[in-house]
Amino acid sequence: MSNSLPSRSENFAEWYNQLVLKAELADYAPVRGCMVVRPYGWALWENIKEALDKRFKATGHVNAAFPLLIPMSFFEKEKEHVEGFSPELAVVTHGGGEKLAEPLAVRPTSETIIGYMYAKWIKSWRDLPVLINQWGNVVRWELRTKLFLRTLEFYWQEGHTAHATAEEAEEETRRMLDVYTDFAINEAAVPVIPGVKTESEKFAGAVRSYTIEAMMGDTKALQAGTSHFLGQNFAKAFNIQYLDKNNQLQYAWTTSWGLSTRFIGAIIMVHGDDKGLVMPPRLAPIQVVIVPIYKTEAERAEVLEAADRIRRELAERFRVKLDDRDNLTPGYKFNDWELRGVPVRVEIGPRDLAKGTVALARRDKPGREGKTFVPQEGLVDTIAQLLDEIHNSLYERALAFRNAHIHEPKDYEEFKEVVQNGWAYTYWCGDPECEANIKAETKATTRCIPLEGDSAEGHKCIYCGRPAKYKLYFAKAY
RNA sequence: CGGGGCGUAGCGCAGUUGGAAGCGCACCGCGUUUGGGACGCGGGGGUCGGCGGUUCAAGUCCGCCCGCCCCGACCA
Repeated sequence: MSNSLPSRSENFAEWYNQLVLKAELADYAPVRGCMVVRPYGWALWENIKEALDKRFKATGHVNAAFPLLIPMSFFEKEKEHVEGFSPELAVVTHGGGEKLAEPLAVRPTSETIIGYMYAKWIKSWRDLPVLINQWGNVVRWELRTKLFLRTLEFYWQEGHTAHATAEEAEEETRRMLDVYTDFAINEAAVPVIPGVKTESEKFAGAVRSYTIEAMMGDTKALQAGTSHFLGQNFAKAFNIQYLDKNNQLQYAWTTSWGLSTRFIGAIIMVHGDDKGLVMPPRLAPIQVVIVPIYKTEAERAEVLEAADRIRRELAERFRVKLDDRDNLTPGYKFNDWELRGVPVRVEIGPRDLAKGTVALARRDKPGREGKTFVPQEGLVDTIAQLLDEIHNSLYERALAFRNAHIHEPKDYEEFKEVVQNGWAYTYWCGDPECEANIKAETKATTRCIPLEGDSAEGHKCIYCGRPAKYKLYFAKAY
């Protein structure tokens, strides 16, 4: 075996790094902490974008583009926001060879510049709500980086909305959390737990942060998407005011929500195996790959003709690739496409031509185990069904894995043990000090208080023993 | 910013007491191969991370600098 990966169980971190590079999703850029998203990785991101954008439009949002550069002074306007973000700002101090009068921050997130613009645009209750999303890139000067999961520059979408009432804004925040949950489950086959962040884990400047939390293949948690209720914090900082129906001047209520290329990391770490990537069928850049098999020149011509006919038929419903590279053996190609995670592989050779069949191999069951011979007749429907089946089986497999690694420890001793290789679903008094102590002692942080969780009534904090306010998840996280 | 590791061909590495820069993979050409990672023959490719020093001679010894990776504190 050339091209072999480290095994997932032996060295998860190295497995991840090499997989990203070998599957050609991304590569290291010349600047520390920056990456190049390669065409295969970008194709995955484009499919993620499409699936999300469709949902944003369906819930009444429109897209716009705000500038990359933001005056430094904007960050001073919201107290918590500046504390949260100033340590990781990249700042432009010179332009056109001259020192700038006011330095410009490269956006780490756009609440400030969008707040400024909203103040200009919003005058009346009739202007509300404003429901804008933008697709773009942001820069955060992170100390420790990892491909897709944490890079200095990353791509994302950030939605920013303004509303007349707190209720409406809160409703929007929850609606977008639902959109992310639906996307994760039904497009990426990634099970997620929607919930609320604790005070210490919430977004800098938010009143309340919601999150979808996913468990990776090493049992660590990943915040896969967030939705924030910003209250009137940014409205007051940027003077987003409108006249209500009674001619009273009111501050607006705002929200923001985002999902980034980090989600690609989630897809890799949730579904991938020792043979490589496993792309969720609905987002896969290539859903079906066709590998032709032949010996002689005559066979080659016949097989390629049939393979191309099948490619054209499949292309009407799926993203298809015919691998007609002539210098590689079929065995090499099988491994190559398994590394790249293509959900379904069609093999066609002389024996199939004679029998009117093809070999179908499914990526979620690698090797010969997932291979069957099916008639060419009705292949489009067969594959449509198989892709759905793969989606479901990936989801179920990930869900079963997650459930098997969530524990309800009976005491703190057991808690310390379970968070070494899993999540703890347990009770907490709500005191940030307990949360901080747990983090210091175990490296496990609070992930979220689940929306559909158990009551904490009558239970005690796992750490201090005082009456519990919440039942929530603790885990080591990326 | 602390701790650890590493910079030699695109990638992975070897290079002994200082004495002619190598190996595997990848790449290019030709031929034979092709249902689970083919083989033969022939090729191309190097500021040995950088600067300075010691020496007849430095990939190798000395000094300074730079960069990358992993682990921690911070974070989507």
